Amino acid sequence: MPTTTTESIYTNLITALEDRGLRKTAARAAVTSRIETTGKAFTAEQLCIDLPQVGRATVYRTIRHLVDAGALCKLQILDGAPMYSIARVEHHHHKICSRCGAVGEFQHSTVERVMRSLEKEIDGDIIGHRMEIFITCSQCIADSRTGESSVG
Amino acid sequence: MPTTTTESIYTNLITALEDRGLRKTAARAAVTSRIETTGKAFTAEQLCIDLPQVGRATVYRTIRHLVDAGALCKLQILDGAPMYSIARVEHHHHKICSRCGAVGEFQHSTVERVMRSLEKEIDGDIIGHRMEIFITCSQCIADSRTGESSVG
DNA sequence: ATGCTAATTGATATCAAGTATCAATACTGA
DNA sequence: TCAGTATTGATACTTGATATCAATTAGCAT
Repeated sequence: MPTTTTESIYTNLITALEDRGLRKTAARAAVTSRIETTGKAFTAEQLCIDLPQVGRATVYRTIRHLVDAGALCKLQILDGAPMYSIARVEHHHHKICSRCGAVGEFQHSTVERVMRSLEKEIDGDIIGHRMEIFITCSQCIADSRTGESSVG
Repeated sequence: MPTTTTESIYTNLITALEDRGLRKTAARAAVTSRIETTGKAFTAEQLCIDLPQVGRATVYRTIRHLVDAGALCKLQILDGAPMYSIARVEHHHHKICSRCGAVGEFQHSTVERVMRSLEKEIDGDIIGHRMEIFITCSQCIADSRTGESSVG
């Protein structure tokens, strides 16, 4: 489960796995460590490339465990493979730079309030919601002014 | 482009294609007609099965044209193939029954207002957003009470 | 109506993402 | 140590979707 602690991302991810009764192994350590050092959102395929010493199946399995544990968010950014970002806080939404792909989190109480008011209008029971905002991040705005690119 | 007219869905879809300079062909008529009669959200694969006389490539291509034209919405409902729903109004969000998969649209002015207020907090320029709410629709609630299922 | 030409089609091959299989290996607890 | 279970990873497979390209067709000009 996502927590906001002073622990390292690595420790949180490993703990998330152990809490599910999974062993701490070299492969899982490599995957979680890489997720920490990458820092930003990533695709499963990217992790496989970054960790040639870990089998594809294991990379995918570990990601799945982490998503199931709530330690990673799976993000479908239309077209292409889903991206995964570290879940830092319990409930949040994502802001995605459509230029460089950077993914950030945000929380906004009004969104939650909107959900409650929608409850009256919607025909059925609301069981969850998801929201993404697409942005051009300040870095990309700056880069476009100087003609650079920081994608990657 | 999505419009709220008294025209049939079929006519709107065909018009959307023609507006892009695409020809009206038997294959495209079959695809759009099927989308109309299906009525609800569908997957590309489902359309292929429903229309064995139309080639897979053509089904996928026609869907892509319709999405590009804004006549269909592509919905990533985590895991599995994307679903497509008919875009009836300009800007809207989706409500998805996680029991039966029915997809509906809704508009809510507060969501748009939230976006404007977020604009100040977010580091960068907001260029769009997406919101989905997951529900159990009233039909499924009713069915679960009588032990039935209306999936399909 | 006829023919021209570019758009379209669809069988097929291919690609890409992800999962299933399963023998080999690594832990863990007694 | 040993038995038993969890884990790994090479490989094959599945699924969703796109690329190729020869054959066909729509729409236009005449």
